[in-house]
Amino acid sequence: MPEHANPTGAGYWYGQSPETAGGVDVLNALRAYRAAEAAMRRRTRDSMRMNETDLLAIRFVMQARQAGQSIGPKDLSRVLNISTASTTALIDRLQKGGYLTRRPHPTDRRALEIIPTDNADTEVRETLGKMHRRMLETAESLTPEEAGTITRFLQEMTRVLEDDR
Amino acid sequence: MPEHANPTGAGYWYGQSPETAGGVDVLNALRAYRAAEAAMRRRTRDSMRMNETDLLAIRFVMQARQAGQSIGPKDLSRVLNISTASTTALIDRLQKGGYLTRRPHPTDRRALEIIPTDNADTEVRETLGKMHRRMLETAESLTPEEAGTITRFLQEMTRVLEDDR
DNA sequence: CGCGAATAAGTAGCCTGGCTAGTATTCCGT
DNA sequence: ACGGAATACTAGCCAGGCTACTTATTCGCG
Repeated sequence: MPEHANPTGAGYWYGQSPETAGGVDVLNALRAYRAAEAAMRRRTRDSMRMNETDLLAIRFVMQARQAGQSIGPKDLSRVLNISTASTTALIDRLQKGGYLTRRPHPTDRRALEIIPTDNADTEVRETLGKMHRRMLETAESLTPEEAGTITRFLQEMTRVLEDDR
Repeated sequence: MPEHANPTGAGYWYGQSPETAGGVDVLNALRAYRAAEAAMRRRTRDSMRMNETDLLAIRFVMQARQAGQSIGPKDLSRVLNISTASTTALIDRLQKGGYLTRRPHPTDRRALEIIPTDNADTEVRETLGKMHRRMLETAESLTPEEAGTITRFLQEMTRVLEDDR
């Protein structure tokens, strides 16, 4: 989402990568990152013809699969925080779209296993793989001190966000 | 959204605020921040009985107001990237909720001005004010070098996200 | 054991917040 | 001064949530 209208007017009179910066610059950068991420998610959604929940779902299923865990609708329901009814509909959509298949749970005959198709795997990999790789490269290229600074800052911001619950 | 299932298994065997860290830690921190922010937005939405778009809208209107700009439905439509029809409905909701009022545009008789109510102002201020203040304090407490490091990192991540459009 | 409560998935029908198409009014450039 | 563009709105559609309920199966305990 846009989020223009620079609130303070404390603009960038320097180049792209200042050696030093103020608090306002940090918050601006954080906001820009947030906006870019939201936009990226939207593009991914659009390119895969999916909504946000579906995308989260397929990613979760794939991650679990890769970790050797088998999951079912109830897990999706819990993780995505949607009702079991909505989960049924979600799985219908993803199945119709060819992203995953239902199969009976091996021991519990009430339950299902949800498994991603190869198609889903390659599609997600193509869409997100390069970007993830580049993000990891960027993060790995930091010195340990820089990584520590950034990690601590983000943890502190997270704490602030979680604090006034 | 959750986003558990630690993908790499590269866990935190150290404390809350490591002096140094690796790239994976940075990405984990970034993801945690993202999740915390999403949760915060949801709480705000819930407490104000609003959906995401409505919240973005009221914030935009208030910011514009504070910057001395008058805005109308078409501006909201453009900024929020929704149709003018949806914008009409959105304004109806916000007006009914007592967050803003319509008034005729002073010169263009086709147009409206959207102005936030005092109520909206105080409510948003109460809900977000303290948190914003603490985020700014956190950011301001960084040394210029630290701020530079973080800003550059976030800019680089933003560039990566925007790059494969 | 054996039966009642709990759990998994699904169905039916509702509500919210988007959308497109079309309308009335007003503005503005030629 | 008039025809096309712009602004707000109405009407009606659709997607993706929800609750309430149903069916099948499993679990737990007396």
